[in-house]
Amino acid sequence: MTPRAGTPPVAADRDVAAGAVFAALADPTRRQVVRALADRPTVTASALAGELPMSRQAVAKHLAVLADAGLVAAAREGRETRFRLTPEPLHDAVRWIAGAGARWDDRLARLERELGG
Amino acid sequence: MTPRAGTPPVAADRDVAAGAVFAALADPTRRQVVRALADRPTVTASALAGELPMSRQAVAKHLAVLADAGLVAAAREGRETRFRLTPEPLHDAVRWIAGAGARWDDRLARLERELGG
DNA sequence: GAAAGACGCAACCAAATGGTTGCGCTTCGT
DNA sequence: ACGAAGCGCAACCATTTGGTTGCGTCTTTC
Repeated sequence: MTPRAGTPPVAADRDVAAGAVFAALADPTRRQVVRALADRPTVTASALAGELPMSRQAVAKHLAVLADAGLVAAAREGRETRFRLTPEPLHDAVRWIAGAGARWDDRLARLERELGG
Repeated sequence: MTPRAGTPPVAADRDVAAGAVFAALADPTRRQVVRALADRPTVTASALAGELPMSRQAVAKHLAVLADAGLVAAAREGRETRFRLTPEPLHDAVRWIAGAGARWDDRLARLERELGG
């Protein structure tokens, strides 16, 4: 997947990770997908396309973007691939936000302290 | 600025607010601008353009996007306009993230509890 | 009062983005 | 064995986006 596997994460890494998360969540459809994925444990592209006003391929593209951001993992099962939420990268995003606003907002500063550097 | 001023914020409102924040922070240059703005109290577009490898107008566009997301406020002072960070919308973004990942991640669930619905 | 500094607006351009359709391959059910 | 379900890949299209340049306006300064 992503290069530099196993290498300790430095500031720049977390910025790009957070950036990928922000970019992934910038699209309303993608947020809807994440929301849908927050209810059921897994979902297929076709099932989602049934609920959303767009084609299966469009949904698949969105899921690919989410997967690239590390927010979603795909697992092939027979003839269908089930996607599940993998929310770890969300921490990078929250960290970034807390770090950015810490000097300007008490609550974010507290959040940053709790999350650690 | 944004319509519906004074009306109590509902779920959809916070989603669009969070969406604007995500979109604003999706661009690396914009994150750099926010970072720069996290150090000094205020900054001008020209000053930022001096440090970044791009024109003043490009920086001005980025600042406009950040302002639309409510992350930055502009104040004209004489012949220059100073921009300052207004981090309130960051809370909407954190809230959204916490709400999305709460069922999947204990730390995010705790965060959601602390932030309140 | 005129030059210089900082800004805003508009036009323009290349690349990325969100969507479509069409097609071919694997897998399941009968 | 064969049709249908489900998926992936690729081509294509319109719109958005991140950047540029050029120009006009308003302040400040000399």
